[in-house]
Amino acid sequence: MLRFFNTLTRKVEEFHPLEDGKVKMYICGPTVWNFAHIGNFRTFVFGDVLRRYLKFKGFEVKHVFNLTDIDDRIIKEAAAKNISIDEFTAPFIDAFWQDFDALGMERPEVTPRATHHIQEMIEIITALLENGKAYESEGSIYYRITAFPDYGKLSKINFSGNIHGGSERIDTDKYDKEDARDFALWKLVGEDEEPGWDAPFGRGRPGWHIECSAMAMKYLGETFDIHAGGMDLQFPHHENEIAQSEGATGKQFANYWIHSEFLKIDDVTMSKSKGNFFTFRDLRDQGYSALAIRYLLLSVPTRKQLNFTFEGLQGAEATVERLRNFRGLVRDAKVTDGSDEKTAAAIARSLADFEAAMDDDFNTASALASIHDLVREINTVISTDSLKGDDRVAVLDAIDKFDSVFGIFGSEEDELLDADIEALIEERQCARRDRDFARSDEIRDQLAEQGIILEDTKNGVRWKRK
RNA sequence: GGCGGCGUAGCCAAGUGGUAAGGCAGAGGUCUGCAAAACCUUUAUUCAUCGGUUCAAUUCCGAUCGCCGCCUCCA
Repeated sequence: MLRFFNTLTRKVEEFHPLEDGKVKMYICGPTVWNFAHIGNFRTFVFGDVLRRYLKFKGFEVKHVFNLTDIDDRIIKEAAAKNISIDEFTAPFIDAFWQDFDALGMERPEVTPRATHHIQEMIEIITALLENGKAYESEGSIYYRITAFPDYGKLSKINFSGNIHGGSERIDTDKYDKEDARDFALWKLVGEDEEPGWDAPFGRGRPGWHIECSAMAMKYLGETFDIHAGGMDLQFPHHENEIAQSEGATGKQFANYWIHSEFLKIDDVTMSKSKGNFFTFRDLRDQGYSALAIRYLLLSVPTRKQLNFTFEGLQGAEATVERLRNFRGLVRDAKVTDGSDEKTAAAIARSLADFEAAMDDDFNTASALASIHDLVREINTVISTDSLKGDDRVAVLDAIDKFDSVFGIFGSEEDELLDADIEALIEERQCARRDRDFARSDEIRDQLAEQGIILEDTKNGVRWKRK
């Protein structure tokens, strides 16, 4: 069984998808120009792990991922360059998918653009105007929060307690809203202002929140299974999505909400002003591998803040290398026929522990521990040359299962070495046999320069690519 | 001021009313021509602090200290 927190209730629940075996999930991505923030990538890596794990459990997944392509900056900069929004956002989006792929994430089924779904947004706003949950003020359309008593149920915002801190600032709001909490669904723009879209209620631009309601419901239906995103989106964005969607349809919007906590850097907030703001590419430029970054980001359960340190990233680098070596050692191990009872039991236990940890609200830290347990136990068996053939098959199968969810073992390296390199390795073996260690080390260094690492074992020489 | 989260070894951290998973780093050892990889041993009498409840608390309750997020605009 799959259990996880439903943040609407704060209780552990048994997960059940809406339809048999089909899970519908929606993730809010960032604005296109802001994706690079490494904290955002944590949200997406977890989205990827969630999606892969649902598949692991035998569910079919439909995943909709939104990269927001309209905000003040995009509008301003596109206008300054006199190009369309699509033209302006294209390079950002291309770069995003490059990083997305580099991190080993599976592409979502649907990746809609807000600016291509204006009509769907207009339809929801129209419905809200018709049923009294929206109103016009100075040409713009606002959501009437007093008409939605459930407002605040997701984020547990208690507005009565915000009298001092919140409302002073809200009072200075220049807009003529009925209630300080009301938010814009549609913002009026002039006839000559670009971009702008015509709607029955006037030419304008959509408010921030409406795009996710429109696209989620278009592709997943009025009620769907999982809605995820960064913790910063819980309020007001997701709260407002609920108000808009449920206000329009009268049906529950998302059944489960998952919010990823952000990172801390050396125990303090990450920010540009503190000079500790990192993007994925910054880290890659410093020589860290995508695999290690992925490992680090998913090594702490998504509901907890992860304290990012470079010591931790270096540790992840070493860990990922150990996992990669492990797969190679298992594959190359000398085996005898049959299966060992103790080894088979260890493999079964590891798989069971892994699944139990993931079932329990996606406890990735605990799930990783079950993988490390297996690595250590099997390495011990291999170090005494006592691995059995059937167990080797079972271990490789277990690795594939783990990796179908986490994607941290690295790619398979079945490629052949070219003849020159094979000849050099052979020459080195001869040199070693003749105890010509100077020549032997020379060849090893030479291969290392070409990215080939050699390891001498009692069963012969192993190689791997750097 | 309001709401919420967190504080576990040098670092990253899981976890539970019954006495501390896992990874990295460190130390010693095995193996090796050397290296690498791997293995073995070792590293918290203790879970921010102080009280309380309990036969028993790191785990529950309260207080204190510290850190993080949201409560305003933009997305």
